[in-house]
Amino acid sequence: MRKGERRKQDLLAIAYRMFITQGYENTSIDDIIAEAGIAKGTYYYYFASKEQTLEEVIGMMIEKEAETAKKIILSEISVPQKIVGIVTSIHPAPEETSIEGVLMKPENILMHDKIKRKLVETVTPLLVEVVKEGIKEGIFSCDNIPERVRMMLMLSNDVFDEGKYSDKDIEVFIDLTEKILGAKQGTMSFIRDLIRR
Amino acid sequence: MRKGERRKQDLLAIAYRMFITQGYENTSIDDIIAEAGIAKGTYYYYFASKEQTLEEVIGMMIEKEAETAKKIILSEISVPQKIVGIVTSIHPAPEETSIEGVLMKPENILMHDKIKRKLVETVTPLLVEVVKEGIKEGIFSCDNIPERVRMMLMLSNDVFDEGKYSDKDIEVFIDLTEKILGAKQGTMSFIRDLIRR
Amino acid sequence: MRKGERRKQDLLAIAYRMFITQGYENTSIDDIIAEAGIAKGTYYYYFASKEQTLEEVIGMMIEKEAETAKKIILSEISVPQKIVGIVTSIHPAPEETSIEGVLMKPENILMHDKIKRKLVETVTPLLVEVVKEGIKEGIFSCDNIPERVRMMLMLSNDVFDEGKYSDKDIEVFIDLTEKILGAKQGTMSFIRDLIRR
Amino acid sequence: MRKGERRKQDLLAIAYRMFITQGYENTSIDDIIAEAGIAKGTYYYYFASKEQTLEEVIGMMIEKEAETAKKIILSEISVPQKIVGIVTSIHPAPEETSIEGVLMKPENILMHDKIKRKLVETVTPLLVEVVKEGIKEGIFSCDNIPERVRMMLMLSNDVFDEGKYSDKDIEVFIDLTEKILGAKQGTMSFIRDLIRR
DNA sequence: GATGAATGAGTATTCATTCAT
DNA sequence: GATGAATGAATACTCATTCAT
Repeated sequence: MRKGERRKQDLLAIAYRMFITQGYENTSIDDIIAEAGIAKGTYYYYFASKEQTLEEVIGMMIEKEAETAKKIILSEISVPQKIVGIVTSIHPAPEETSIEGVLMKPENILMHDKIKRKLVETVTPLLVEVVKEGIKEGIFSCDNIPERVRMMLMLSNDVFDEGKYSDKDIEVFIDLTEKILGAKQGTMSFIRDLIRR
Repeated sequence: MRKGERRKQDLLAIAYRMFITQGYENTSIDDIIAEAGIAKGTYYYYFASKEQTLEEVIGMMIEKEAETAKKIILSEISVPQKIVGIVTSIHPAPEETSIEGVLMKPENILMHDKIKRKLVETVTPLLVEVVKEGIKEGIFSCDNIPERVRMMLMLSNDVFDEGKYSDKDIEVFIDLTEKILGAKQGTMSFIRDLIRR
Repeated sequence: MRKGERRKQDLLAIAYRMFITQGYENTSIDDIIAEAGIAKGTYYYYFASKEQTLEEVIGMMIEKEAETAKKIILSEISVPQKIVGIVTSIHPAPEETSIEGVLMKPENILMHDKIKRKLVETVTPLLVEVVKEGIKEGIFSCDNIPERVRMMLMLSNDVFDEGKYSDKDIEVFIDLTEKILGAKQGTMSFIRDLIRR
Repeated sequence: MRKGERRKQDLLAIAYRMFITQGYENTSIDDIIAEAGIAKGTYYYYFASKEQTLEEVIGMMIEKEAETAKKIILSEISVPQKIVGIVTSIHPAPEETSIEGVLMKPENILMHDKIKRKLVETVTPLLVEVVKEGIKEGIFSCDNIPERVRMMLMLSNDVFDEGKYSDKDIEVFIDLTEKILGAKQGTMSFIRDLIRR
C-alpha cells in the first residue's frame, strides 16, 4: 500500500506539472504515462478518468494553499500582514507565471478557472476570521465581511494573475483594499514593497 | 457579393447561438453546417478555420456592446446613470444567464473569458471619458482613472456574471463603486433598484 | 480445502447471478471480485479464466436441471405429466424472464445459447426414456424417438423463452406436441392450465 | 452521389463478408478499413457506428431473402413446393455453413440470432399467404395459421442451421411439417430429395 | 460560389491476465 | 491460500481541414 500511494503521488505530480505546462486539454494520457514510464493500465489503476486526475490535482493544490494560509494565520505578525500574506500566497508562483504567462494561455483557462473558484471558496472563511480579528483591534471597520473578503480575493485574482500589472494598478489596489475593509489610509501601504519587483 | 455577405452574417449568427448554447468546444463544424443547411465546403469558403469563426463571433458581440455604450454616453442622463448603464449592459442578458447558467458551464469558460477580456479592453476607454466628465462635474474625485475603471469592470464581472449574487453582494458592490471613483456615499445607490429583481 | 471449496461455490453463485443479470460480456472480473469482496489474484486462484468460469456456471445450472428432471421421472405421476413437468422446468424461472426479458437481451444471447444447447443435450436422453414408457403404456406411438424429443425441446425453447407467447401459441404447441409423439388429441391439453397465467 | 452510393455498397459487402467470416465482435473497424483500403474517417462518413453497420448488413440480407421469397411465390409451382422453396432459401448458403460451421461459432451467435429473428418476422406473412392458398386448394387444413407458420420456420432453423442433421431428422421434420399444416401424409415428402446430399 | 467525399492523426477507456510477495 | 500492483494490446469514435469537381 505504501508503494501504491507513493506511485500515485508521483503520477499526481507529473500530471500537475504537465497540466500547468501544456494545458489540461493538450495533455494526453499517453503523454503522462510516457513521462511516468508506466503502462496505460497502471494509470487507470490509480485514476478512474482523466477528469478525476484533474480534480485530484486541483484538490492537492488547494490543500497546500490552505495549509500555508493556516500557518500564516497562526504566526506572530500583524493582522494586515496576515491578510496580505494570504492573498499573495494564493497567486501562482512566479516561476509559473513567468514562463510565458503559461497559466493564462487559453488552453489553461479551464483549469485555472476551476482552481480560482475553489481557492476563493476555501480561503474566504479563513480570511473572514482574520478580518474579524482586525475589527476587534480597531484596525478595520466594516459589515458584510464574507462578501467583502470574496470581492477582495477576486479583485486580487483579476489584478495579479495575469502577471501584467503596473505600479498604478498596485496603488489602486492598495487604496481599494483599505476601503473594502474600512481601514485608515496607509494601513496596507506596505504591500507596495512586497509586490514591486 | 451582397448575397455572400448576407450568408456570412447568417452563419455568424448561427455559430454565435450554438457557441453560447453548447459551448465552443462542443460545437462541431458539422453541427453548424447542419443547422445552416449548407455543405462543409461552403463553410470553409467563408471562414478560414473554426477558431477564426470564434474570433469573428466575439468581434461581432463586442461591436454591438460598444455601440450600445456609445449610445448611452451620448444620451441625456446623469453621469452615474451612464456608468451604471454601461456596466449593466455588458453583462449577459438575463435570458442567457438564467438558462441554467449556460455561460458559466465549464465548456463555455474559454469563450466567456475571451469575451470578458476584450470587453474590458473595449469599454474601458469609453468609461474613462464618462468618469472624467463626472470629475469635472464634481461628482467623482480620483486619480489613475483607467486603472480604477478596469477594476470596477472586472469586479462587476466577478460579481454579476455567475448570476448568483445576494443583496449583500449588491450593497458591497455599491459601496465599493462609490469608493473606487471617490463619490459621495449614496451617489450610486440607485443601482439597488436596477439590479434587484 | 473445505473452506476453499466453499469459497469457489460462492464465487460461482455470484458469477452466475451477474452473468444472468448483466450478461456475460458485460460482467468484468472486476465486477465479480468487487461483489465477492476478494482480490483479483484470489479469483485467478480458483478459475483459470473468465471463460472457464462461464463453463462452470453453465455446468452447475445443467446439473441442477438434470436433477430436477430425474426427480420428476421417479415421481408417481402420469407419463404426459412427467414430460410436461420436465419441459417446463427447463425454462427460465418467471422471475428471470419477467424482469424485462433479461435473458433475451442481446448481451445474454451467447450464454443463453450455450445453456440451451447443453440443456437439450442433457435432457433429451432422460425424456427419451419417459417417451418409451409412454409407448409401452399405449399413450404414444412414434419412431425416431430421440429426434422427436429434441425437436419438441427446441420448439418449446422457441415458443416459451422469450416470455411473449399468446394463447394461440399455446394451442398450436399442444397440438404439435401430441402429434410429435403420436398421442391422441387431448392427451396433453392439461398444459393449457399449467402455462396460462 | 453515385460514387458515394457505390462505395457504401462496397463497404457493406466487405463488412458482411468479414462479419460472417470472423464474427461481428471479432471484426474491428480497423480490419474493415484495412480491407477496404480507406481512411477511418471515410468509414464513419458512411456509417454512424459499428452497430449501425451491422443493422444495415442484416437489412441488406433480409431484403434479398424477401425478394427471393416473393419470386418463389409468384412462380408457377405447387403450393407445397413454394413452401419448401421459401423455407430452404432462408437458410445459410452451403458455402457459408460449410466453412467450418462459421455461422454457429459462438462469436457469431449475436448476428445469427438477429438475422434469424428478423427473417422469421419478414417471411411469416409471406408464407401465411401461401398456406392460405393451400387451404383453398384443399391441400392443407388448419387454424391459427400465423402461429403455425412461425413454428415451422423456427423449427426449420433449429434443425437445419447447424448444418448437422441426420436422415432421421429430415424424416421427423417432414412428418411434423405435414402435421403442422394438416396435410395428408406424403404431401411434403419430396423434401427428402431436395435436402439430402 | 458551392459541394461533399475523403482524410488520418488523435484520444480516452477497458479488461483479462500475470506474478512477486 | 490470498493479495493487488502492473501490464499493454485492443478498440470505437471525433473532427477540423482539404480539394477536385
